[in-house]
Amino acid sequence: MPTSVRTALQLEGFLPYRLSVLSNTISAAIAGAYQQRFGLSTPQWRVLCILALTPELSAAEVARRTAMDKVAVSRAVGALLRSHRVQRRTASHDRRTSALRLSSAGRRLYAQVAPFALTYEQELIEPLAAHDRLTLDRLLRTLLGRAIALGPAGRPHRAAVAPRV
Amino acid sequence: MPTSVRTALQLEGFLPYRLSVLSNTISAAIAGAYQQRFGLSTPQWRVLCILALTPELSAAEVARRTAMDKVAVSRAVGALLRSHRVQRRTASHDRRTSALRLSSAGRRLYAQVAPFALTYEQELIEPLAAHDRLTLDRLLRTLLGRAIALGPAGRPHRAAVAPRV
DNA sequence: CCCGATTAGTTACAATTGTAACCATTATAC
DNA sequence: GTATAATGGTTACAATTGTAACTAATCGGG
Repeated sequence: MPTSVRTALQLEGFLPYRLSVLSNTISAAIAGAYQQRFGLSTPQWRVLCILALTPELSAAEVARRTAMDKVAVSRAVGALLRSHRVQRRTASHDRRTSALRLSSAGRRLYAQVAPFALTYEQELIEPLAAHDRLTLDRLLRTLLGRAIALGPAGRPHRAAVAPRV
Repeated sequence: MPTSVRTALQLEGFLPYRLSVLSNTISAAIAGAYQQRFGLSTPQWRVLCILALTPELSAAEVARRTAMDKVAVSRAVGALLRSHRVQRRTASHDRRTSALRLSSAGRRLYAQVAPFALTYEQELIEPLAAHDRLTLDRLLRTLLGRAIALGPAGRPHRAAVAPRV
């Protein structure tokens, strides 16, 4: 039964629930590609992705771009430093902040995992026709914009939990 | 840029990431409606929803229908029993299992929270045209089916984490 | 300048959650 | 029938995660 014509809260058809199940299923699948194999947690993987594309970011910048909170970023960066996948130096213009970049080991790791993630994404949307993919893109953008606009349903906004991929 | 034409893993456009952010944003909004106000955790809320629609389920049945694992269900049911929102009796035909049902307090609570959740869902999809809602429904079904079919990306399947709404 | 307010980042502690081991009961195989 | 496996459910322990408090550095207004 489509989302728009129900009147009772049937969990199976409830849009937030369906999104949650879908997202968790997909995230678990991708996480399988790096968790045990490379000992990489999801927050670490997300930091890696951001730094692969744009190096020299501060932790705060990483937090903003990944929608993770700063404590999660701090922990992930700490682990990545310990495993020598990320390098850090203090920024000259603001000694509170640091500039983060992948080490060569970090880049190698990213180069191993990223293709898998992209391939998975392609296989995931493989059954969708081209115009469906465009529609999906638009629907997700609309829904996210709407969810942000609606806000926390009448109470002070809470930082979003760290997404799993 | 649509999901289908990228070649590098740009987190902001990566479908699994976008689904995760969207799902977490929505879940956080709805959770705000019951967390502090009624001291209800998300697993508890989900058990409540299932039992409101179909009473006399066993915990294992609840687990199956909510896509939560049995430990999470056990804990949620335990809390709901302590707060007298759920009643439990041992099933006569199989003394391992129990039959769960909402107490009147549980039903009252559900009657308070459910309308909010449904209203939120309606407001969320309000900007979507009728045919977009149908398409969304279809796309989510297709993607979930595909994600399940693709499975855990080449390794033994792990129980999905408990969704947040 | 210089003092309060803000921001970057870390640490400590509490709460949640996952994993594994476990008991009781029922189904299955011989 | 009895041994063995499988299932429902709980508990204990470890690992993750959220929250709050904290230090250090910069910003802003007098």
